[in-house]
Amino acid sequence: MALTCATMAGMSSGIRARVRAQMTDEIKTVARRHLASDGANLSLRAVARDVGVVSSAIYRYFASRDELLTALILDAYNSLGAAVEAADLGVVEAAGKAAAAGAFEWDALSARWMAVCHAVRDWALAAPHEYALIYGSPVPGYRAPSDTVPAATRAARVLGGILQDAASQGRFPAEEPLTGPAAENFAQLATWLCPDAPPAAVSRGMGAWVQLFGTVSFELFGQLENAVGDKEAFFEHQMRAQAVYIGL
Amino acid sequence: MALTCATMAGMSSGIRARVRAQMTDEIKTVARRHLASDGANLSLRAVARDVGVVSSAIYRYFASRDELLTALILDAYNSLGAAVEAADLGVVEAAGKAAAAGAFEWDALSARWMAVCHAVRDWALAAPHEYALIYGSPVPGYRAPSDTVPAATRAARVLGGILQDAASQGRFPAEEPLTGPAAENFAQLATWLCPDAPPAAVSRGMGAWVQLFGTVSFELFGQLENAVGDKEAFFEHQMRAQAVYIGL
DNA sequence: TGTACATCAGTGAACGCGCGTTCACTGATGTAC
DNA sequence: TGTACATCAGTGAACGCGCGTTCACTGATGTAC
Repeated sequence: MALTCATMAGMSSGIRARVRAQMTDEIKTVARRHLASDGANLSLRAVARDVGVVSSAIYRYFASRDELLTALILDAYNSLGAAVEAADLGVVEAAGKAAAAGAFEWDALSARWMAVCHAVRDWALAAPHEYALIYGSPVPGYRAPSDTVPAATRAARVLGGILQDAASQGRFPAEEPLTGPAAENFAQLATWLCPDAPPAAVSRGMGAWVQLFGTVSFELFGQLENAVGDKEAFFEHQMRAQAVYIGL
Repeated sequence: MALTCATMAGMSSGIRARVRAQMTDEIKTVARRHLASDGANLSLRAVARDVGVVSSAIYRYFASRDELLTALILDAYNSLGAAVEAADLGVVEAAGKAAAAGAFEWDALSARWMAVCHAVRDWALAAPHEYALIYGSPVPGYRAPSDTVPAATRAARVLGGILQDAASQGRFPAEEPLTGPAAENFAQLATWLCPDAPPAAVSRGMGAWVQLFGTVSFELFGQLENAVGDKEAFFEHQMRAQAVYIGL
């Protein structure tokens, strides 16, 4: 009986919760649209207006403007993370099928890297203002709560997986040991992301990672405007070079 | 007489102009301070308040908020450009003196690259909000006028100079020719920045350039927060690797 | 050198607007017996 | 199944604030004869 009650309560509050979740989603969708015009200092009132609701009604869903912003940031990180994971997994599965079908082996590792690169860029081009929200200048006066960290690292963990697989396939043989104050840091990162990869490979991986996001940021933020014509080709070329640099 | 008159007029309007320039500078200085708290949507009224002047007085010096912003952006590009040029020149001169004194030759090219890297990072750490203004997310609703282009490219032209000198010292012998749609772009850039460097070297130079600014942005915008402890050491290590990658 | 005049920096009030957040409220919808 | 009750989404007014820009003005400072 107690169980039934709980279940019933769960179900009915589930109905309410679904409506609530829909409204929450609509607010976030509209807010995302407003990122384009207002950047990170979007206006709650303008969002409410577009949702078709009085401004104070938003406070039923988000305790403050900052909380809405946090939700958008979390969503952005997760959306990018999911896109990157899917791209990587796609190549892994395709490679598996090809191998099962007896096709000659192809270089899945650098294909995975390239897929990740294009996933990041495609996502950023499709949602430039969300990209700016998470990889652009910090919002003045806003400090992201620490629970954004897992979402923020999703994409990077995919690169970790690629490096780990590369290591276990023997791609980094006899790597010269790193020296200097940064070495320990790379070793630490390796234990988190790719335990079998040598610190030197992690160092190169991070360099490539930085270059990936640097290239996307340069493109999106207008820094390539008078220097690069075909940005897609430029990106492709640079990321291919990074695959070689990493040693994939 | 006509000459004297013109000279006098020039001198007297020079006096007024100097006072005017001082006030213009003070407004910009205060506005730069406000970038820290308000980001790119700084408030004219707040700036006026801090300058100790009524808000409408600002319009004697800048026709609008956007014009003030443009001035800050121009100053930032020029300030960074000057810092980078000075750092490069410092190494060039030191190398010249060392050679004249009969000291054994050292690798001025990679020293110049490292000096440029550190100049960029030091400048950015000293003026993080100005860095964000020019390399962060674009200000919503603001479009930089085209006369910022020369200032914006000052720093990059220093790298061009290093690549050019490297080329003329024979650092890029028998470079394999580039293929693909991006190749022509690199050749074009070479004619502008370093006519004797092969496109492949320009490609690597741009990769390093992107990584330089990507690393600084990651550090300043908080992306390294949970991954890198000693950011100075990380930067140094990565930029050294880029020197090798470029072929300096 | 002295005087009439033009220049122009800075004032203060006003226009018309938008903002985040609070609060007491209404009324519909689900809940419990 | 029917009824009394609790929940809670959404309202509308208000608070206190800040903003960019305009305009007619005052008064000091340089200019020209």
